[in-house]
Amino acid sequence: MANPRKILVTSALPYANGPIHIGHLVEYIQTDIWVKFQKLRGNKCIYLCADDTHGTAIMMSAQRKGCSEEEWIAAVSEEHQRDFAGFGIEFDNYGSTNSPENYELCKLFWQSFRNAGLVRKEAVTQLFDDEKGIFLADRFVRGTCPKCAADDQYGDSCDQCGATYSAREIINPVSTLSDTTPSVKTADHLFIQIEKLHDFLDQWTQSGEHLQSEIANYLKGHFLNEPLRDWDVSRPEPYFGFEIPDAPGHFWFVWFDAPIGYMASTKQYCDRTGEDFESWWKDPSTEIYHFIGKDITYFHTLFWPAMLKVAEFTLPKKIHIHGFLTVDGRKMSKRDGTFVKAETFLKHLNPAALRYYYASKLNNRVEDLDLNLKEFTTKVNTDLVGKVVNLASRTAKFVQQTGLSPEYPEDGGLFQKAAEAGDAIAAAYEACDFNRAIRLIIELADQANPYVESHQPWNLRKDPERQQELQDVCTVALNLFRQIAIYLQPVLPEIAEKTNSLLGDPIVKWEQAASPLTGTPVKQFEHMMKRIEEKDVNNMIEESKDENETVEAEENTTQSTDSAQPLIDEPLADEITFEEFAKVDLRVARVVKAEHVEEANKLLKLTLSLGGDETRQVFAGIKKAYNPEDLDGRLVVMVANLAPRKMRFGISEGMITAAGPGGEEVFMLAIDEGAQPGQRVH
RNA sequence: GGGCCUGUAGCUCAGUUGGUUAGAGCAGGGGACUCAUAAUCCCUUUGUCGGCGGUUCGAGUCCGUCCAGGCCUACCA
Repeated sequence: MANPRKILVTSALPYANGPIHIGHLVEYIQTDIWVKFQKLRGNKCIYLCADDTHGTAIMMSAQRKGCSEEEWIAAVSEEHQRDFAGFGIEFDNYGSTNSPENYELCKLFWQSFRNAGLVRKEAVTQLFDDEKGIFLADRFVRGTCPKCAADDQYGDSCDQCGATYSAREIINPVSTLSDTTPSVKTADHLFIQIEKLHDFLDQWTQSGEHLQSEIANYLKGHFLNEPLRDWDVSRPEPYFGFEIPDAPGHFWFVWFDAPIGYMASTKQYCDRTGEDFESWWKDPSTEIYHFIGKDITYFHTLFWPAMLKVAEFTLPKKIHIHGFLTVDGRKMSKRDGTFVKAETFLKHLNPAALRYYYASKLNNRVEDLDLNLKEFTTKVNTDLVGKVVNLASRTAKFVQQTGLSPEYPEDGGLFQKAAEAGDAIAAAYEACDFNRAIRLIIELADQANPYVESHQPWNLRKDPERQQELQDVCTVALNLFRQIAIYLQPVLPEIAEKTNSLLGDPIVKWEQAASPLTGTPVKQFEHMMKRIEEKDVNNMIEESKDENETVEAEENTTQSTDSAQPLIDEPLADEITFEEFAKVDLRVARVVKAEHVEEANKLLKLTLSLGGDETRQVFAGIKKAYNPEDLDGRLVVMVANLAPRKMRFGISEGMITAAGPGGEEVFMLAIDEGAQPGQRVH
């Protein structure tokens, strides 16, 4: 390789608040494969990561556990690193955002912002948990939506009506940390006036070089089409994080110091290896790549480039964004047992299988990746065990005595063809189109197996006259196998390692796939990979279900068999008097007409009869849970004296009563046989 | 409503800058082999390439439009 590139790669920093699961692993496996590929190509490439350790959630976890934050994050970090190592993910440095290196770099960034005159102070009024003594981020507040009166909504937005608001507007707010009613308090916050970098961000995000096109379009349409709001980067004490040196009592918000953690981890790497930090972050010829998930897009595509720009560091060459993991077409779910922890996976299955499966599915787009468990099993067994490893296992023992032929035999151009495929495979890896790379590689195995088949080494073996031929056939097969092992090394380093043990020639360079191995001994063949058994997959899912039940049981303080979750999600409301209750006029009503509303996602239009000629038109958010035809004639319980409300599709004259979180899980109140429309519910 | 993406065989997908009769893997059916982890190899069925319209000598590929699905965003109890 003429000019090795210098490449710095990161994955998002996992939050130090929970275990690594198979959803996280999409990103770390994707990044690790890309890094291993770059290293195999002979580039100077380092892979950095760290635990993201600051913020309120960490404080709460430590408190619940009864230990200090430092103890908590140390334990989590150890677990994270153990899990990553279990999947063959190799970092050149794994740090922590709670490190002295990170603090120093934060100060440096901060000073740059100060010098550039971008910091502004403003008083912010927030809810405050008196019992815990802390300000409450929106998601730690629940209460009644000020727009639609839905109960038990988060402090920033309503699940039911989608309205967004500040936690201060929410009705009957409750702190989820202490279940107490928060008070209102004002504190100064520090903001970065990111709008002053608008032109730069326009140009950087839209250049077509750094972001996938769909991401560039998204930013253009949602953020860059209007002035950027100032970014609130401080939190008043108490807050687990770094105190801002020139603003005592104020701490940097976790999202300020988290990406800087990439650099702090680099710093640790450099201190350990004696390399020059600036050659990684200040040298424009160094390529910086960030791999992240779509959930943290704007922190990395707006704030982070802005920070680097102001502090005069090298901007990322590419921010590579991937989608989420689904299992069997659905979101990972604790109840279904598809929320599989890395640790649990390793108890039942080979990590190489997951690396291979993810690789075979990953492409360059911001698409969700589906782990189909049936396909997972057949793909790994058919491709890897049946086709790839089989090449070695069916031929190696015939040349155990003789080793490989001294000269590479005639093979009909198979080796040459596979060597030439190297460029296309490399291009696919480089572009993060691993799906394509795998397809190209498996094609090679599909060509190699018929070769063995047609040359029948098992028959040659019986004929003393044809021993040379036998050696030649196996030499070809093992070389074709080795090419595949080299191409797959970024995905399956263990297979490459075992190939090395078998053939005695370590795989260290991509170019090795271009020249055959000859005249070397062949060791006894040992299994390289076990088939996946369906029962192992099932056991893993079952154990994940059990884990979840255990967790629920721990959280469940009552003896009842019903989950305590609903009450946790929505604590009991304040006591009211009978008179207050009596204000709500609940009536039995009959659905006389139920119809779809064009263009409404959640609403059905109901005409309710209260008996006689009294009818009410009500829009109810139950479209996803009920078919209109199933409702006709049914008795429901409605709030009959609710003030009419104008909605986009007409006036709603009341509400029907139902329980459940919304969406498909809405359960209407039914009333026993005999009730008459118009009767009041007491 | 707005933005983005997707729609090709039962399933997962490939189809390069438009160019002959549209492909692969898996699954299904038939056969062969027995070296190999019940692995492998050969043969084989299936497609209005989401619909319609257009550009072109020629469209799975380009343009328009509609339909369906997904993600995001907004509105809506």
